[in-house]
Amino acid sequence: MRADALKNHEKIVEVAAQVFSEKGLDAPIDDIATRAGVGAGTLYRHFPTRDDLIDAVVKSWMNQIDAAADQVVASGAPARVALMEWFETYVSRISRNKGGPAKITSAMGKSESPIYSKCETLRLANDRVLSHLRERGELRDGVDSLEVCRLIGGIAVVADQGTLPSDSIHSMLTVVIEGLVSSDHAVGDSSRE
Amino acid sequence: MRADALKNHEKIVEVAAQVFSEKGLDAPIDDIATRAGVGAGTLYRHFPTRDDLIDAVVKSWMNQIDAAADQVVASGAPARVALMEWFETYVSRISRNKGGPAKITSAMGKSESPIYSKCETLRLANDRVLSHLRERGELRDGVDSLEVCRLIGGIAVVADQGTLPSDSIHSMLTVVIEGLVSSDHAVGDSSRE
DNA sequence: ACCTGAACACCGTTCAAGT
DNA sequence: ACCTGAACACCGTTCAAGT
Repeated sequence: MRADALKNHEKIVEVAAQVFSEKGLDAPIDDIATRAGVGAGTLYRHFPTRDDLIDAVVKSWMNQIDAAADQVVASGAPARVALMEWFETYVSRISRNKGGPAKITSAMGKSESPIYSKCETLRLANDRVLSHLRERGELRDGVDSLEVCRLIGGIAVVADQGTLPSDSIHSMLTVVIEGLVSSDHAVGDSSRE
Repeated sequence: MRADALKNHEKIVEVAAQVFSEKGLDAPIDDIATRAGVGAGTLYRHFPTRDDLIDAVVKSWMNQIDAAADQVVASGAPARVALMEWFETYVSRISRNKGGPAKITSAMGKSESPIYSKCETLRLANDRVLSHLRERGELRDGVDSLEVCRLIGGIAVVADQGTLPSDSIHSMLTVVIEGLVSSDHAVGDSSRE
């Protein structure tokens, strides 16, 4: 790749990250091209579809996701606490840009999507958390990791369109978590309070 | 209202229902105008925003929603069965047109939306089902009707974008339902099998 | 080999001119 | 009073012409 092409490529990704965070993932492509100082054709050469560009921008978040999942597993926290922490991280990461939850969740499990590998990273991180809890017998049987991603993604999508009361996400996550933990642990141990 | 205006109004709604079901709620407005045999300006006069048009089209579904909720309540079925039946109806109704789940769920609780009254109908129907189960002590405390609508709406949104395996919705609903039923009833009564 | 930007297409929305 | 449809705006995408 020629030096100017490489420079353009990097500049476009840098500017796209900025524009996406200001205007959301549906921001006009031309805004990005203009602010990156390149012609529209150049942007399309480097990133034929919007998803290719999103894929490049999203790349840097994924280490954080992995770290968060591993940390939750390492903490050894009980299922409810661990899941709430993990799911809140999950929601906040994919909601970093407006339109993110819808984009990411709709690409989940679609191997032909340009952002598929990022979705896989998410799904695998989620799988690690769930598997860990399942081994300890804290999870209901028949819980599928991909479905949990979609469920949490659905909550993030709803939260992303319009402003919800801030504790609303927490309440919805609570319902899902109660639905995930195994019934042996579900009955409130009143020794808590 | 003049006779020709009334006729146009009705024709537009009729054609819109057809076009929406073919191409989804994001179908080009002009397709509707053309097929209704009116100019674009006429359509905008009758329905200043897309949501006004959607509101008119959606109107006829709502009796079905009410009927379904009442029937579930009247059946006296146990919580899991009642909720699954109700939620499946809920999802299928709002998913009747592509883009429906997102439109409806994002308008939920926003009183300034042109389709607000339809969302209220949905929420109130949901509330009737939940209240009935709560009275019988089958529901966990602190469950808010609006949040449940958003949760189920989130599932419908995810299902609406891209084709999921057909039993995937059912699995996700199961998780939510397990999270909603009160723990007194949550422990598997093994007398079942 | 890569870049530019004018050109085209598509669609939402308005408004002057008609009846 | 209501309708028409040309006109404008906006944005995605392509491609002939440049370097």
